[in-house]
Amino acid sequence: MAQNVGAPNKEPSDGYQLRVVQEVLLALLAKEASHGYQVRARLQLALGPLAEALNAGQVYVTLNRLEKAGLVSAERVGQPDRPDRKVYELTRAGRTRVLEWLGDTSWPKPAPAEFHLKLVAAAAAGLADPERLVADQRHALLAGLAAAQRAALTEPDGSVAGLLLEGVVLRLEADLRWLDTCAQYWTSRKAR
Amino acid sequence: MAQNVGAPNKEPSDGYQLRVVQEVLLALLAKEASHGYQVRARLQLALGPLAEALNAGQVYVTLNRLEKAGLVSAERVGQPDRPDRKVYELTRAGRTRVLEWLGDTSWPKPAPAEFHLKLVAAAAAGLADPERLVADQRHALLAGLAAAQRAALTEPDGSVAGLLLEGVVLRLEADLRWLDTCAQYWTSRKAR
DNA sequence: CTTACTCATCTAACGGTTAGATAGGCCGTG
DNA sequence: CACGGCCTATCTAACCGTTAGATGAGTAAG
Repeated sequence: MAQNVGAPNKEPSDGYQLRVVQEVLLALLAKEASHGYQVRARLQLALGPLAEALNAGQVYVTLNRLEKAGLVSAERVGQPDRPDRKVYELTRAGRTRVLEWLGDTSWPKPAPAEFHLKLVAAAAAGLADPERLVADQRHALLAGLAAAQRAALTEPDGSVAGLLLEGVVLRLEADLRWLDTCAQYWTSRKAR
Repeated sequence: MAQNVGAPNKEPSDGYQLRVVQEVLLALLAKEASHGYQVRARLQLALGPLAEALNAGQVYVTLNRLEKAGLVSAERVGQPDRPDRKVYELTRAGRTRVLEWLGDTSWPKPAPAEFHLKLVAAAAAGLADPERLVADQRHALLAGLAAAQRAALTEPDGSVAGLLLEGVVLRLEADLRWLDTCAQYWTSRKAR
């Protein structure tokens, strides 16, 4: 019956979504030529406990696509007693792209639009009580916030990963404040 | 020389990214069977000024994939003096999926990881001054915040779109606060 | 008559993301 | 010794999200 559109996505796990992986990999290669496994390790270092966001395969897929696009060049290097490596190096076009990226100040501007649409759709179809949905979401977010704060404490003081976690915490707090606004809105709307 | 990996992405414009479009469309169809154009209009209503995020084609692509997956069924309806419509209706599997979605409280947990990695990579490769990058980004974010606040004022009081814009504003404020933390971090790191 | 807009749908192609396959070497346990 | 489990290292198929742009027929304005 094949009703599994999002089946491969069965575990949303902790989508600390990344996007723009291409540019990130290019920038890492700008420091020094590396093979995929190494790049991946460097990325994990920078991401700290949020490294789960990065699927190993993604690094290789992206590197291949970059090679096809002529932004990097690859060379296979054999080693004794170890799997071969494929060492990637920036091309001139790649270097240009990195500099463009560094100068680009566009920002994702992500809104919690998904949840918002959930409320609107649920209310319109009478499928669920918006106030209940907000309350449930609030509960989940509080748990996430606590987890992030715990993780931040575990990080050594002044680590890069700690900085990133601070960003996660600030966002979650903002989202919680927004949920309060949502609650007010839908409560008053029910009253009408 | 085909260096255009991200060429189609030339204008990042205003990526108010959505994701989980599938579930949103399903939920809208839960209220009543509709054709693509109508669903799109309903979505734009709910998103207000953020509707630019939605490319028309995306609705049709998604509906087609949902049909292939057996979550909706389609029926072509001709009309005089107008293009045909394709009316979509939820299947039982589709209805199940919507209810699952409503009960799911997972949250994107998006961190501004992209910018963070930009700083890390730029500093490591000595390609740019992190403090400068932060300053530039701050400037861009302040402009975005002002635009969002302006848009919020334009919205009629108590509109759904205004609620969503409030979320955007809160997030941008949180991101700005995080940028301050970043500035401190990279300044103190330079001192060392 | 031309210009431009609304209705309505579709396509090709890209980038992000994932689960899982592959294949060798290392190490400790029973 | 054999076995399981971990590390190195890469790749694939298949999704989903997203975009620019094509198509084609009405309708309204100038």
